[in-house]
Amino acid sequence: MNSTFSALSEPNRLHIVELLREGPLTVGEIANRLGLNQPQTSKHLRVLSDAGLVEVHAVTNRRYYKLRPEPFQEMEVWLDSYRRLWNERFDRLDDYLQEMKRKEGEKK
Amino acid sequence: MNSTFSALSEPNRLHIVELLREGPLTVGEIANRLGLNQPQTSKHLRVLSDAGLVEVHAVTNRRYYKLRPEPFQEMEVWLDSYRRLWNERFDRLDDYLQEMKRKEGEKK
DNA sequence: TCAAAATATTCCTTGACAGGAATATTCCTA
DNA sequence: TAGGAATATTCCTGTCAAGGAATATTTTGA
Repeated sequence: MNSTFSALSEPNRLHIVELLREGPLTVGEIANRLGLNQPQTSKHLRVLSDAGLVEVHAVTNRRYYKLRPEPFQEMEVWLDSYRRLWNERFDRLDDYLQEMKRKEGEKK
Repeated sequence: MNSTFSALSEPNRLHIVELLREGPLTVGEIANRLGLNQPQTSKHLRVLSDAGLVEVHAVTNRRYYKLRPEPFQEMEVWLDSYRRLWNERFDRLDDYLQEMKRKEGEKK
């Protein structure tokens, strides 16, 4: 959780993550789209990778980076504990959703 | 969004935020519970306050800090755009939840 | 009014981290 | 197989932020 926030606290890394919502991208593509230099892009991707936010899939010369769902799921769970701070009205519905998710998890 | 992640990237600040889930607390109480010195606690609270994560309510000598819901709501919205990364099964239910939230927002 | 409690702020030092530039590495292709 | 993409790594430097210690500020209560 902490490593997730650390990784996302850097503006360019946050941009990378938001860009990767569209789907897997190459280092060069990321660098181009965001106006970053290649080395810094690789370095940021390294940090994101260490934090488990992205994973690589190498095809020939290129390396495709894409988002890993786990950290986002963790954030979701983490956020759940703050939900009662606001909007009490949806607690029951949220509970239902959480229950569904829990059952889903058990099946695996 | 960025300022939220920055504020939460510091371990002690994350602890403070998690502690404040229980409810408003005094600087001294926070410092005690987390084993922090008072000055650093005040400094961390300052950062959290600048990021809009907490707000103060002064009563006589004490200052009670408590969480503000807005940043967490923003994170929720932000996370929504990543939800299709996993668990497609819940998209429809999530959509329903989002629709409810949207309608709720309109009423104000 | 004065001492003490609660909190905030300042100054200093140190460590971490991001960017730039250069270089290494890997793998393809002509 | 040599050259060139595409990517990763290293080294260096400057900046910034966190902790420690001391001090300032505010407010209470005797």
